[in-house]
Amino acid sequence: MSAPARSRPRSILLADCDVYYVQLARMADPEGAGRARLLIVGGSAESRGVVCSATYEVRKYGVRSGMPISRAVKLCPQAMCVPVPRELTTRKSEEIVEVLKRFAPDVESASPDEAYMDLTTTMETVYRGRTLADVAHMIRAAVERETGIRVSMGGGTSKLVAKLAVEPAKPRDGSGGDGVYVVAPGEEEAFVARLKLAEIPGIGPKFQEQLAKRGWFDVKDVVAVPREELERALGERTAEWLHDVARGIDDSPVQQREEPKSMGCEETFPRDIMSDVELERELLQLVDRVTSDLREEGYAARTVTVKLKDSDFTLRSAARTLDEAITTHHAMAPVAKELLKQLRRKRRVAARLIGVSASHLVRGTIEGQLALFEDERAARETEKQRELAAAMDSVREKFGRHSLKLGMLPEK
DNA sequence: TCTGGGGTCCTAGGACCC
DNA sequence: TCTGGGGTCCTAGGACCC
Repeated sequence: MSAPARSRPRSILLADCDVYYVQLARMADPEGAGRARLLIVGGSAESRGVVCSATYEVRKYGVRSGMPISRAVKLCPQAMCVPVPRELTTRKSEEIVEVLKRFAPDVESASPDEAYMDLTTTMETVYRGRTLADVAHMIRAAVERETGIRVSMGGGTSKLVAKLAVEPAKPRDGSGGDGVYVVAPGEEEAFVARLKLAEIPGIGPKFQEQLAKRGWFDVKDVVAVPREELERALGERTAEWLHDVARGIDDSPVQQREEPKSMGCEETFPRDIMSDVELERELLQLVDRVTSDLREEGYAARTVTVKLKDSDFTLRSAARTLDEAITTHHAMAPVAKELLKQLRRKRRVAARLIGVSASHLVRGTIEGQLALFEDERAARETEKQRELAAAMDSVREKFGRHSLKLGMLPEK
């Protein structure tokens, strides 16, 4: 089905930043976070947030990323807690990708702290005669020298193997990693066979549970299962995928992410909110942020989604797709308000989180659309509103994001 | 111990069109 | 008169990743 003509093995690297947010927090505040051996990044000790990253010293106390901060500080009360430096995150990630692009034509930024590179052709031309590990060391040194960020490099013939190779690459005390680990062509299956299923990307908690019910915990358990049995247990698609990854097979290409699919903002309140008025106020601030992000990145959106997380953690969402893509607060606000009302009509309990997201993104704004229905016309952006929004953007650019607040502006 | 915020991708059902 | 299937778009929910 898959597997086109057997082609030459690829040379893939994954550059993965070591405790990225710890490195960033230290960079942002060298005197404070920079000096704290015991450091937790994610939010203040009182916040309702979770640990985004923590130093290895803090991890010795049992602190893990994803853990509520409130719990983490109980495990390690001496630790310093700082928020994620968001702006620095984006800036540094872009800097890193720029360095990587000098070494490989194809760079795929998979997350702020990870990027894949396909060096297949480069290894046969520019780096002819050198090993992939050797080249990885060179790239790693360049990234640290030019951005100040330490990365580890996993390498292999696929993204899957490169990703799995990053773990042993990490230079942690006692692990023996020197920052680079490359799985040689032909060694993929043996390398993957040592792992637990939970270590495979894509096998999360729910899937693990499903597999454990059949007594499958390790990769080798699945390798031993006949394909037909996998299909009966998991369905065709999932079975094929699992069959392949358990043997270290992954054909997915390294692809530059061209365009984002959605842009959104969400907020967990310090305390749950019951009041519709308050919820709407929070909603409109998020709409303001999302629309200004859209304009900043040069996108317009056709679909607006509002989501609520109720106090009992039930997550609900409502969406509406418009005929015309929009970019302004003026156009998005009435749609978002209506969606919120819809959600509140269905279930009126205190809310813990509210979120707004824009999807169905198109580049720029669409001018001169076809005739619209009356109610669509009301939501339609006028040129004047776009100008106003652009004016707001430039004020914010000069004086900062919070220099203009909603309510300071006329609606029309 | 009380569970973030930014995303991507997948599924399933219904509407609608041909 | 009744039966049908495929394709696309939309919505809601959920798993997963870092």
